Amino acid sequence: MSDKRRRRLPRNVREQEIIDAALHVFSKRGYHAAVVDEIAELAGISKPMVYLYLGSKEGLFVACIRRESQRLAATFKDAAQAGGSTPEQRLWAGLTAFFAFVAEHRDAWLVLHRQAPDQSEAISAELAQARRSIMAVVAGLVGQGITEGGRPGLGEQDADFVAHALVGAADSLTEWMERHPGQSPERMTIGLMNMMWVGMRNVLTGEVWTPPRET
Amino acid sequence: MSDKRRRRLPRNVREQEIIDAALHVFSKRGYHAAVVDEIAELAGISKPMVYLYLGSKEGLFVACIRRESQRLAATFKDAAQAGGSTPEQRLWAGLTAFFAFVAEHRDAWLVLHRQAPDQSEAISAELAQARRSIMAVVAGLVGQGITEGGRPGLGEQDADFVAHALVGAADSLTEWMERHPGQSPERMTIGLMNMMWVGMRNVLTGEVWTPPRET
Amino acid sequence: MSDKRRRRLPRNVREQEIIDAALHVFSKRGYHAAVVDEIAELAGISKPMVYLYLGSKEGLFVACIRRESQRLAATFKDAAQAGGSTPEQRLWAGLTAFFAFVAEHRDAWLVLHRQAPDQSEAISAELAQARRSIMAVVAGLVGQGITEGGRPGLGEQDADFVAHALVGAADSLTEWMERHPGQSPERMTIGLMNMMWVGMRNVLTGEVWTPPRET
Amino acid sequence: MSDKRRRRLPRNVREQEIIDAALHVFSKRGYHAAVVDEIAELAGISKPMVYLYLGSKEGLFVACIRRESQRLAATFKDAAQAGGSTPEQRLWAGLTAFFAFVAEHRDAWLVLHRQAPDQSEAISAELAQARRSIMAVVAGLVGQGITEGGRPGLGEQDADFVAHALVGAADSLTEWMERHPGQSPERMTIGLMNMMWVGMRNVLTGEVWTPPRET
DNA sequence: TATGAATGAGGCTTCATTCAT
DNA sequence: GATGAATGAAGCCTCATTCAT
Repeated sequence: MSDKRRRRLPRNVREQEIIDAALHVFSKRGYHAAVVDEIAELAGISKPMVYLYLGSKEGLFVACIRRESQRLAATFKDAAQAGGSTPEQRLWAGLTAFFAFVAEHRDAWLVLHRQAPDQSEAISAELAQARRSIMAVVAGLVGQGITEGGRPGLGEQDADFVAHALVGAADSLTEWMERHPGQSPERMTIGLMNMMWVGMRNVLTGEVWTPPRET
Repeated sequence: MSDKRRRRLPRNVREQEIIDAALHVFSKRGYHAAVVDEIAELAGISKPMVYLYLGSKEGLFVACIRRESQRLAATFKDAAQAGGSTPEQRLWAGLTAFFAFVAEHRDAWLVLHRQAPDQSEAISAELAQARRSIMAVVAGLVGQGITEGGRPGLGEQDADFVAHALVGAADSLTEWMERHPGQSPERMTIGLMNMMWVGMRNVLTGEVWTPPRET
Repeated sequence: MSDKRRRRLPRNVREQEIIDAALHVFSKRGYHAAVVDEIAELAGISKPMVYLYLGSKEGLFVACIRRESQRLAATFKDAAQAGGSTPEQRLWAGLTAFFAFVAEHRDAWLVLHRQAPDQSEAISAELAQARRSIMAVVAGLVGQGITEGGRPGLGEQDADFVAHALVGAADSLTEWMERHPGQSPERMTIGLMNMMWVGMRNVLTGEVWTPPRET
Repeated sequence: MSDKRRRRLPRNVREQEIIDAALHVFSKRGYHAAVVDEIAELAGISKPMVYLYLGSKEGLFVACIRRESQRLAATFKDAAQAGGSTPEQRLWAGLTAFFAFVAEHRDAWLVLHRQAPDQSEAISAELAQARRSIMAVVAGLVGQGITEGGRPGLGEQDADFVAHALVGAADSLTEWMERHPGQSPERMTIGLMNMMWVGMRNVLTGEVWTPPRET
């Protein structure tokens, strides 16, 4: 319908276009409610082509997850590495990139993070893997900071705990961001860091919060 | 599960049982993948009863959301109120209750928080309403703390920001909790408070984090 | 819901009330689309009572047909008999009664005349019987007129032919009547008689119409 | 029925075949009692094709009505136009064609004329429209005759009245025809014209029938 | 390479009918 | 005499997937 005249595209390009379409539809409807017809139409080709290229609806979904989780992890990692030399700088840069990514690629984030748990075995596995890999990148960065801080007692488990809190907060804040347009990723990051970095730092120095006594 | 020869229950009771079953199935499969047959079977009755009492699959879902979101909000609120007189005590008690609830009623939490966005109009509306009401309860508590702290400049928007971060972190941490059994809600809360309360407090006193300069 | 306080009615009365309700619903929705629940509710009793009294949905329908077809035939017959001594007078009176009946008891007429043909064996039979009996009454009257007119050659077949034309025209005119309110049964009859009585009379006297030659 | 190994027909053809089948089943069972499975089977294809091409059961029915009402109106109109130059000739030709059509396409006639009134909004509208358009064609012809006859006082309303009577009589006579096989459309028309044309003519010349005085 | 035509399987919903009280 | 609770059976519709060209 659109003016996509059907040029003969090389397989690779065509495949990416299909995944683009699939990502859009999956994010809009969720895995089950998504309909392959719509994906094919959006990609500007016929359904059999979709099956020829990606094999099945499940295949489509897995391809989306795989591509986007890699993209997100890479974005985060690259930004962190380029961000500076101290853990603080790196975390700042990484989180900013994270917010920017989520804001810009809402589709990808929804597909990665808001799918009903069940679905097929293959999908569950792929999703778990994707989430784990993202969490690992974040936890890695956090871990550096903690370790470097000098409290070697803190281990992987703590880093993972912190990473979960960070990612969860960031995720939830994207919803807040949606209702407060005009917030830049930088400002979001500042807000988040305000809340969490200090806590993280204090954890390092042993300044630990304890439950208040009831009067 | 046990005495499946139940018969002729009064409408009210049956209805709650059906919602119990629906909650379980919806949380396990997600809205679309859930199948009404399974819900009926789990509730120990035939499908027509489900439709007689709840009207439709959508009606089932809405009933679940409504009941559980009220339950969660009430749990949080009650615990907070009974938790003490200072904001810190209340937040502590509320969050602990939150973790306990989510740990115990995994089903409810999944249904409230992990559904694909689209679905029907009615469902979207109900979900949005539910989430807003939970967030409001948390934000209310946070707001008290912040206001009381003396920086009256901080307004609703900040409280909402913090609430999002808190709830998001808590949500994400429940996943962590699942992979680290044996963690009590209290320990989870301590961990989370370690990370966030200090930050919140610092925010109050004006000790604001700023992005590090790149070297 | 209405203020029908559930007095204990004698079986007969109750039965008639149920048939009233059934007639209403069947005429509004047609046999298949009609729902027993609605009939029960309209009758102000519970569904099992309906089954106790009339046995089945089919039984309900048959009862309606039987009662109303007898009522219509009787109305027509009585009016004709009381209408005068000549066939013309009688036909006039009968048709007027017919139009009055159809106008007043739209429900009955729809149920008798506008049902899809198939349905169950019992219903088909009952409907056929009902229609035949009505047609017979009309044909009887017509036959008298014709016979009396002196052309003994005209037999049952012709009377039946005329009766069909009459009843069909009358039926169709009830639709016209609906779109032109304010028409009395008398005026309808005059209009119809204008068109058909003359023709009938001419038939008697042998003045027969023949197809025009194409020029 | 015969060569059931048909495959891969172009959409247009298949669509007509499906409508053929639908017409048959709808006429046999009525709208509600008709079952889409049966239609599909009769059309020699699977149910999804039916839905792909016609959209819904309602869509099927509407398609039937639309096609057949146009066909009937066209048949009548064409025959009338080709029938001669005088209104009488035209009416004769039109009615003969009408009887022939109804005799030959019993299905179509039943679907057009014998459906329970309620049904869905779309169906009611379509049916009303169809019936009105047929009646309009007949009324047009009748109107010509009347007007030409010289009594200009007779207007649309009278033509419509006459048209209703004519169509109703004709409809009813098709039932008679069914029970008296071997009657040609011409003979049916002669019989009907015998009864009604004279009346119509008399109406023109002002010879009006009046109710007999009761003695 | 590309697609119009086709379907098996399965899910939501409704209804006539019957128990058990 | 009366009814609230319950269900087997069936119908509409959709969708992932595959042929045949």
